[in-house]
Amino acid sequence: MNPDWKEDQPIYRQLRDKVASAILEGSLKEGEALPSVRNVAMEMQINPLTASKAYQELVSQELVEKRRGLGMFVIEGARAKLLQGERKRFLEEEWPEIVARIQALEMDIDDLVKGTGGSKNRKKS
Amino acid sequence: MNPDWKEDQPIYRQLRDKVASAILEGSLKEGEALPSVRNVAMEMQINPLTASKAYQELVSQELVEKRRGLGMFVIEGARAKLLQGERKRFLEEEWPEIVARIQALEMDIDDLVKGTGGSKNRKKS
Amino acid sequence: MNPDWKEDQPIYRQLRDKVASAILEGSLKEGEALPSVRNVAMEMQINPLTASKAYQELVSQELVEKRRGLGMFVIEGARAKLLQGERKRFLEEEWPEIVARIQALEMDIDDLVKGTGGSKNRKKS
Amino acid sequence: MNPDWKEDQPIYRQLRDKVASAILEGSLKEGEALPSVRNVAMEMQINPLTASKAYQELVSQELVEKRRGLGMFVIEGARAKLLQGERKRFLEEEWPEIVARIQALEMDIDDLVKGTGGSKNRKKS
DNA sequence: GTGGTCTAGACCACT
DNA sequence: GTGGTCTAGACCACA
Repeated sequence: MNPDWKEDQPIYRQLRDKVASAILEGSLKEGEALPSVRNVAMEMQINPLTASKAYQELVSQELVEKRRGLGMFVIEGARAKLLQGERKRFLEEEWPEIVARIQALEMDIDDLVKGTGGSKNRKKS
Repeated sequence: MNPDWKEDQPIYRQLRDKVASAILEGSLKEGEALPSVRNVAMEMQINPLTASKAYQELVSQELVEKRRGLGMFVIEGARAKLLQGERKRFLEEEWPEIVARIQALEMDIDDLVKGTGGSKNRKKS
Repeated sequence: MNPDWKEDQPIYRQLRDKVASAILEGSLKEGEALPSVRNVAMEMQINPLTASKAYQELVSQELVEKRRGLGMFVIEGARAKLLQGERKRFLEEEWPEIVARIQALEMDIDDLVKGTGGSKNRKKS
Repeated sequence: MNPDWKEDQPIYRQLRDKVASAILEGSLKEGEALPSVRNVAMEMQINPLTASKAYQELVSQELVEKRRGLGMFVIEGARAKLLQGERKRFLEEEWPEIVARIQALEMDIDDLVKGTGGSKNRKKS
């Protein structure tokens, strides 16, 4: 549990995204407690303050709530919220850029998708 | 011309990419002069030093050359070079991440591609 | 009975103030027993220790007394005591701040009072 | 410039409110630069990080914007935004509590207002 | 010059 | 036990 942090992103943001991914995947379920700031800091070999900053962001995104003296908990409905918000962002901001980029590089989307593993996200069929 | 700069990238890099895109698209042709540092800085509402830094990066990428007393010019062969390098990077680094992201969001690549528009951007057809 | 606790005040203090208000309003009469720590903790969805701390504060304010084996009771004269102390604090500390705030927001006190409702809450009239 | 900080509020929040008040009063005008993090930290005798935290909150409230490498600036329209938001909060949250408190203390609002200095916020007339 | 990030360590209030 | 706040000091990227 010492995820070599990337250089181009602050650690607290990477940790935040890690937690968000865990919620999305379901490995962190709604209502469940996040690992304590101190614990996660120990595991990840970072300063508690840095870990705390990651958690704060999750609170302000309303994915996580603080229960005083008890810890941080995944909010009910967090997963749906994440899914919805990220999809929106992807469709409106990221996807158009991706398409533009593919066109600029004069590549063919269909070829890319075929090469990826076929339709409906299955790896093999 | 005040392209709201993104927060997660330094301005000079965004400007550099903007110029590279222009070369790729063909709106900046090989042999052609780049707008002067001063002009671009004015238009983009940025510090001339920032614009200069972007141009320097293009020089060190060997996409642009400085002709003393005349300005900066797109190198012959810049477009092909860009196309080759960027395609590689896209296929090896960006595309896999995009696919992973789409799967995490439980979306269907085929649907995305279909929704993107009937004009299939194939190089040849 | 899950009164969304405010973030800027510890729960035990909010509970203490809640009880004090009840005494002031008369819904908790002098000589009457407070609900047991355990009960109030259940109702309010808080830790019994937190409820206990609130009650302890009321004891040290001499608004409530503990009768061993029986529970906590509102002291005779508690209401008058509260009324006197709180009025003083309100006039000296709170009211000036309120007036300053209204002025800072460029609002008119008279309008506020008028809008508050026709039922003028005078003691005598 | 060593404002004895209150005990019951974190310093960074008090500093944030101080700046917000300055915007409201007009002593910090829209478009103007805030004093740098380092400067304000020196003046206020606090840690730069604490000052930074205060500024961050102002950014997330969209009262202040960061211009990279230049500093923090009051957003155009910040004052109106503050005025509107704070008025709303006051009317919906604070005022009802104040009225309830006055009634609980069996005092008369009109008397309070009269004692304060008359109508329309004038101190003397 | 600007703000941002991170660390190590202390202290506190709340539950 | 939990998270929050603050400090002192270092280093970095950006303009």
